[in-house]
Amino acid sequence: MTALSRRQQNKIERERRILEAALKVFSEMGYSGANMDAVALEANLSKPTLYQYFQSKEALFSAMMLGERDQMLAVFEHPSDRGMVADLLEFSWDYADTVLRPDLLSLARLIIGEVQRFPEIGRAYQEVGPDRLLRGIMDYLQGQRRGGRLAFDDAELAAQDLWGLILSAPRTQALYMPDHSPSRAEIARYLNNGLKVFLKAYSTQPETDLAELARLIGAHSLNQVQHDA
Amino acid sequence: MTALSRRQQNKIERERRILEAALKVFSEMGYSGANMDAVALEANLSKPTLYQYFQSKEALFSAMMLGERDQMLAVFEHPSDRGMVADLLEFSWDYADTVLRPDLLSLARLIIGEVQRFPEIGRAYQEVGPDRLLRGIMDYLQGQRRGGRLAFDDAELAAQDLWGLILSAPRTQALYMPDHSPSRAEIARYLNNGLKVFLKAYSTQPETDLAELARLIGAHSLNQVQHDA
DNA sequence: GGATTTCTTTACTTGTCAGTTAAGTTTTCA
DNA sequence: TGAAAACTTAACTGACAAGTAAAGAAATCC
Repeated sequence: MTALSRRQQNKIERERRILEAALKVFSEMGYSGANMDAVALEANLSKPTLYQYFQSKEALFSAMMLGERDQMLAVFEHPSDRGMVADLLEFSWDYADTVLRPDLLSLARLIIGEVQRFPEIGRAYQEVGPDRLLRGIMDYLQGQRRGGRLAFDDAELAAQDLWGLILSAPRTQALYMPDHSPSRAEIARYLNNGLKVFLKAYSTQPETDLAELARLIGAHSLNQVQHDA
Repeated sequence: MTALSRRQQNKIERERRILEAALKVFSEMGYSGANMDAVALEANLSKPTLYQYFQSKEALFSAMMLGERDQMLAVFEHPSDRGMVADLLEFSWDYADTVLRPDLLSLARLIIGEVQRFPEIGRAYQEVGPDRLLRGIMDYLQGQRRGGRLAFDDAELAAQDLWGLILSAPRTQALYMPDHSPSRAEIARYLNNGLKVFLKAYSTQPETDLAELARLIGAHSLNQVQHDA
């Protein structure tokens, strides 16, 4: 079963640990603020060993960033078919839970802060982060349009509207205030309101869908209370 | 008239130049990446002189950031009364032109990138940037609600929706991709669509207002063509 | 115009950090 | 078990950057 020798396994495991450490250190300190000793310490190995795995600070940074990017590709397989409103509510929460995760927020801050010195990285993340996410939303919305439940001309704009309505506010706030991340209740407030506005503007049966949304929100918050109790 | 001596004038002028230089250098390089020699060079003075004005790199950074923040307080006195739709369109463009200005985007990137090491600054900007902007929008929207032209329960959410609809997409993109800033046409696409959705969801006379919006957009784009020609 | 303040130049100290070297220790594999 | 590979320790180099010191040059004020 183990096609890999112990040595190769160690190598892989060490590289993983280095990249993990690099993410942590770079996220906290920024590229210039971070130092390789801190990365080595965090990864529990010595600096010379670190340099056997990556030839330079910049190489480590790039490898780490591209690795993280590739991990993002895996996220967001879309569920569906419990009805449009339920679907929208469900993946609104999925998006919120991902996009507001502290580690991903740190990474986003790092990218934004370094993008002027590493423009490729900005582009790379635009592609797999926002663009990919948008593509997913678009696909879903277009499906609903074909089914006659939504009406719009431009799917890209509709998807961006949905995103902007549900997550722009809490995410912007979270980016600027790392210590004060929004509570579940605050997120719920944004999501519920955002979906309401979206359905009002885009649904072919706004009344029905808004009622359904209200019902689901009620159920969900009951759920929450039960959970919390 | 000159209550200030030449010396005092020079001092003030120099300080202004230092802060300006600091903004440029820190924006481009980040806090850790920037160095004081570069600031001195950019401000056309020597490093010892620089240190007579600010005791340390960190002091300079803070002073610069807080100074920039105070300048933002001046922006955004709200015009109005050419009709709600015209008003909304006008200050959408005002917001866009401000928020997408390259220097302010650089500053935003700097804040976001350094917020984990300077949390006070994140909070300070949240207050005068997003929060103040939001307050302005809220005031306007509440006025229109009193006048019976808009309907909503929560003014804060309504204001955030407007913001999210018109500017979240181009701004996020601009943050991630400094070299590829959106064209006027792209901005127009976001603004026009965003306002359309906003009016659909919040106007008490959606049809009338949407027609008015369409009319204004047509007029505006004609204007643009004339301007460009 | 001469004294005073302020700025400049140049050079320095001190600390930090990327990246390296060399000698010794541990792990792995055969 | 013994040789080879990989890792560790510890010290080092070279560069760069924060901050300072001292002596001279220039602007400013009276």
